[in-house]
Amino acid sequence: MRISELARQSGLPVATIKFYLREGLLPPGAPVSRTQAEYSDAHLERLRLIRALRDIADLPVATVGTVLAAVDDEELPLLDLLGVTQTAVAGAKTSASASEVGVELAGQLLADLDWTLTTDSPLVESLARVLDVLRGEGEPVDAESLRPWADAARAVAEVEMDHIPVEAPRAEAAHTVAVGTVIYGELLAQLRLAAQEAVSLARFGGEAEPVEEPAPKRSRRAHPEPAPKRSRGQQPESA
Amino acid sequence: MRISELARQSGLPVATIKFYLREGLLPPGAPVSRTQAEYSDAHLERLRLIRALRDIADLPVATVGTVLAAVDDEELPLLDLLGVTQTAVAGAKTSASASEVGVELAGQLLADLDWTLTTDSPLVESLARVLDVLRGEGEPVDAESLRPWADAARAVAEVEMDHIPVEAPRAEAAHTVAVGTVIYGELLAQLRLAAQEAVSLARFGGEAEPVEEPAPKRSRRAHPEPAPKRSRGQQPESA
DNA sequence: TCTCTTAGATAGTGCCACTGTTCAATTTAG
DNA sequence: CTAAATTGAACAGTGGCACTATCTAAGAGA
Repeated sequence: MRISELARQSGLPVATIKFYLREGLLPPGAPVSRTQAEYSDAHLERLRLIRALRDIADLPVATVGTVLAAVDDEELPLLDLLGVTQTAVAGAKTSASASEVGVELAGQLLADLDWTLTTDSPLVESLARVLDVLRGEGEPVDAESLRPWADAARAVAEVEMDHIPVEAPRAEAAHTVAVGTVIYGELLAQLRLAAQEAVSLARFGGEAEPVEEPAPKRSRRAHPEPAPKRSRGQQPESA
Repeated sequence: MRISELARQSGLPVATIKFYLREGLLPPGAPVSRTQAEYSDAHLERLRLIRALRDIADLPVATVGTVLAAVDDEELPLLDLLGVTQTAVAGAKTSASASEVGVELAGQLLADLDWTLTTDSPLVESLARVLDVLRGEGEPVDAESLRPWADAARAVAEVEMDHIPVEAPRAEAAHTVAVGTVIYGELLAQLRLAAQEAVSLARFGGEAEPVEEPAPKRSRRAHPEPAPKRSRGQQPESA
């Protein structure tokens, strides 16, 4: 197919596809003439992968390039690909850096959990940043307190690792690893929010105003606004 | 304290604090004279909250404003605050919208899980988007397949709901709800990545090259690069 | 032949979160 | 009392990023 067809099927503007080509995210099509190239279903696949990494994981275009390069590198063990992807995802919103104490605590936490990771893993830094914020809020950051989250994380991680088609052709397995790291993370995040709502509703809102109530005037629980674009001037005075 | 002191203690530039004041994220200080205002520790707290929402959840400034307004609204039940915060977090990277089939499947999933949420919850849409991507990848999206993630999500949600200091002054509880929704989500995400690494290492890398090996030439497992800023021109040729 | 599409190169746009600049009114150190 | 520094307010400017638009020459297709 030609580029316009590729654009149609992928739902992306031609200009955007050209942009990805320029940035090296999408391999060039097979040139048919000097002004024409043939694109395949593989390109369509690739575009879906790019959009997943951009839309869901919100990775910068440059970082998507890094992940894709790892996916394409036939030499690279899947384990390393996982590492690259994790690094990309974890460091996506890297701006501030973690404190030394935070790094210390992160190491301690991982040790207490008996989670061995490679010594230079950037994940420690990301985790440390989170612990820094938690400490700032006065929340405990020891293994015992955080056990529920650790257990949940571990449980899904086990399932996800089982889920990798290690016997399949590398290209397919690589695709799964890259997408899976991102998309199942988002799934977990969304399910967590949904569960919060379900739990809180069952616990606090369920008795007073169930769904079958006729007129629960005081709209207890009813997402006030879908986060409008601007809404200045509503602050209190504070002390 | 005056603004420069507030800047010093918070670690933020004065210009940024002024920006937040303008945007209504930070309440004005108590004016001492026409060119001077007094800021309190509450302002410091508020700045930390703002940074948590910006840095960790990556919420747009306008959305942070929405959440803060909800936090400050003494009338608003905590349950609604939770909803506002969830909406903000879930819809942060909203761009594409979910398919109808996706929404359908999301509803089915929640029903199968016995998770009752408010009918108009925007979470359904967010969840549907994730399911759309999963389906696009050929992954199953039924309750049975996704049970592990749902169980994990539910488990942490229960703990988190228990964690809200419902008896404490509303201001404090509100703060906890807003921050907690965001920060424990990030914690879970990071722990998941760490667990993935730990599991994969134990499973595939552990036997061959343990840490005590002297010279494991082929640097199996060693985060290739920390995602450099640019790296064009490494694509394959594909078909 | 005449019109349409394409590849490739370059420049421009729009959004967003700051950041810097200017000004007048103090405050403060000496 | 005076000079230097600080502040709040208004507003323009900046930088990063992901596209998006324009232009040109070269085929493709009817």
